[in-house]
Formats: sequence, C-alpha cells, structure tokens
Amino acid sequence: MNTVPVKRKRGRPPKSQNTGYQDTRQALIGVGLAALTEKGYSYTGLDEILRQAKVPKGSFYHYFDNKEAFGKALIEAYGRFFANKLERSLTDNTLPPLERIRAFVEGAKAGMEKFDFRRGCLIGNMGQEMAALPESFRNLLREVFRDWEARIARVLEEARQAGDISEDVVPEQMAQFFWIGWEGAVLRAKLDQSPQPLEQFADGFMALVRGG
Amino acid sequence: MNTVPVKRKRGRPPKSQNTGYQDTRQALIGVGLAALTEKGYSYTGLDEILRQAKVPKGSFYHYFDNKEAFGKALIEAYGRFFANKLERSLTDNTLPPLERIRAFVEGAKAGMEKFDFRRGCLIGNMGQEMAALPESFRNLLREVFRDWEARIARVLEEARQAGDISEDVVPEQMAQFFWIGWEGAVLRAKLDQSPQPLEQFADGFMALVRGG
DNA sequence: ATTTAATAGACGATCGGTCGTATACTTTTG
DNA sequence: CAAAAGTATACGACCGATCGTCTATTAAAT
Repeated sequence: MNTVPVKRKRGRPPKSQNTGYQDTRQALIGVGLAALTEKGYSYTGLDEILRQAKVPKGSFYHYFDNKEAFGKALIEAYGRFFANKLERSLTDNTLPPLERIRAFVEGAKAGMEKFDFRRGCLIGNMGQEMAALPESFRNLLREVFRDWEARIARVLEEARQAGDISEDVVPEQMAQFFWIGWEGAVLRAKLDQSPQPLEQFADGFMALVRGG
Repeated sequence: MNTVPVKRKRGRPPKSQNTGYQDTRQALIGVGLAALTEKGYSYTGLDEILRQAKVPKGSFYHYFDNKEAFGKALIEAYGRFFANKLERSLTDNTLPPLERIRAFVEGAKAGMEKFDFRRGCLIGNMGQEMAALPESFRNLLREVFRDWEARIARVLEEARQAGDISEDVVPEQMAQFFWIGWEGAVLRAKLDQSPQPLEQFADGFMALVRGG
C-alpha cells in the first residue's frame, strides 16, 4: 500500500531513467489509500498527501482532474486490493468453507493490529461520510459491497451444500448481513483500539449461520 | 432537535423578552446535532453552523471554548437524547422484552426515513472519524456505547428470564454485538438510502438471540 | 517547431480562532 | 438610593493557515 516517491526536476523528465508515468500516480494512490483508510475523504487534504508522496502540488492536477477523480481512483484501487485479499482467504481449498471466512477475519484482525487500529476500511469510511461526498461516489461504493457480498455468498453456498450450515440460510442475505455488521465491527475496533469487536461479531455471525 | 433562532440586537439583551441565557447555546447545539449526524465533525465548519443558527461568530466563543468543547457538548447532548429515545421503547411494559427492541428498531427506521437517510448516528459517525478527532473524544464515545449497551443488556436479561431466548446467551455480550452491528447497519442504510439494512440486521440479531 | 509531461506558485474561499466594542443586567460603594 | 464598577451577552471585522483549483512556464520528446 506504500510507494516510494522520487525527487523530480522541473519540466518533462527524460525517458531513460523514468520508470514511467505511472510512478507518480501510483505514489499518490498509495499514500492516498493510507490516508483515507485512516481519516476519510473529507478530512484528508491534498497538501498532506502531496507532502507525504513528495509530489509537488502542480503535478497533482496533471494526474487527476480534481479531488473527486482522485477519490474515485482510490475507491477502485481499494476495491481491487481488498477483493484480492478476500479471495486469497476464501479460495483456500485446504480449509472447509466456514473456516475460510474465519481465516479472512483473522487476517483482518492482524491487519488492523499492525496499524494500531488506526486504519479501517476505506469503503466503510466513505459510506459513513456519504453525506459529505460527491454523489457520484455512491454507486461506486455500493458496487464494491455487491462484489464483496457475492464472494462471501459463494462460500456460504458451498458451506450449505457441504451441510456445514443450516439448510434454510439464504447465502445472499447472510452475506449482506455479514458486511453490514463487519463494517460496524471495524468502526468499533478503531474506537476501542482492540480486535475484540471483530471477534465478537465474527463469533455471532458463525453462531447465526450454524444455527440457521 | 431544531431550535428557532431569534434576531438579536447588539449588546446584552434585556431580561424581559429573553428566554434566557440558554437560548443561543441551545440553538447552537440543535443545529450542531443536525449537522454532525449528517456530515460528521471534521467536515462541518463552524461558519455553517453559525449561519444556520443565525448566531454571530463572536457569540460562539462566548458559549464554547473552541470547536472541541462544542463537540464534547454535542456528544453529551446526543447521548442523552438517544438514551431517552431508547428508554421509551425499552421500558414499554405492554410489550414482551424482545418486541421492545423491535419497537426501537422500527422507531429508528422511521427516524432515518424522515430525513431521507441523510442523518445517521452521531456517535457512530464520530467513532469512524476518531483518527481525525481530538483524543479526548474517545472515552466520551465509548462511555455512550457502554450506556446504550447496558440498556439493551437489561432487556435481554429480562427476555432470558421470561424464557424468550436461549438460556446460554450472555446478555452483555449480545448487547455489544447488537451495537456493533447496528452502527454498521445505520452506515449502510445511509449509503443505500434504504431501511433494508436496518431490517436485515435486526432480523439476523433476533434469529441469533432466539437460536442461542 | 510543435506537442506534451511536469512543475511552480498564486488564487479566492473557507478553516478555526481572536479581538475590540456595544449594550444590559448585577454588585459594590458612598 | 444613586452613581460607579464589574459581568454577561452580542456583534462582526479580522487573522494566519489551509482548502481545492488553475494558469503560466519549463524542458523533454517528436
């Protein structure tokens, strides 16, 4: 999630040494992800991101139309990053389906702990901020949730067919329940600076799907 | 939650007509609650609150030391307001315990609908923002949750004794689970502009406590 | 020579916060 | 009891810092 910035001269850089146009852009996105998972969109100023990425202010608007476009890029980047992380746990066929969800939870716990529970979920942060955000973000955020939901639903369906969970749970509904509560748990973990809310929610969720 | 502002003359107002010192302060808090439940602390500027409350800037700093002190007053005001609302549902003895929680959920649904799902929970908003907030807010927010938790736990204990829910649910733990997930549901309801996440979570929660 | 990637720096708006002053009520004092 | 002193509330101009954005300019690439 971090990219090393480069010291640049004024004017167009020579082709030889440059690792390409994407470097600066990637640096901005990397720093942006770190900042927004921590403090959200509204509170994070461009200056701070630019300073951390060591990218001059004038350059920002070369790579992005405005802050809104930057925000969209971050949503997309985070959605992809997280879907990937999720999929790594959820497709681990050495584990039974429910254990894979558990594995994701453990991974997330470790991830939050690593940053002392300062960083949460970028999508959750922005969802909460929605009233202060460009309306164009709403659908992007919802689509990310729909994607994540589908991935959990698939695993629950597997669990159902394996007979690990009650016959009458509807995987799609349970998956929605999972992400609703999960975002709440992340929020609370940040507030309490503890993994306990994540565990608490995960335990409840497991009991729910097992008990039907 | 709203207070009507009055046009004031310069200087200290005469005692006869004035409804007292608390008027301006109350107007600020009323407008502040509306603004913060919608957009959070960081994004809400004092100027906006002052404009809406029709209170000049100079007066603000007469009633509050700074924005931080104002924020604390809002947390307290909201905590009290909400605990009250909560208690009205939870002590309705014409209903069995679990139905009272359901009643709260219905009330909250109506409340969010009334404002087109723009306003959420001030405590949840600020919890998510915590990384961008004065550290002094953290304990206040946690205390509010502890208070709300105790109230739900009490009802769950009643339900347990009435035999409405599984013997082996631990009321305190379930109450924590409730608020963890509830804040997630409110977040999602704002994003989706729909009461469905609130229902979805409530249904799951009910199934969980019943099933043990 | 023209185009394009990249930068420097300034722009107006707004941020939280301060200050001097106007007015009304309360307390102290002679 | 009246005048003076002190306090409570209100007002809005102003401050430096920072916000997101934009224009002019530089230098490499074609």
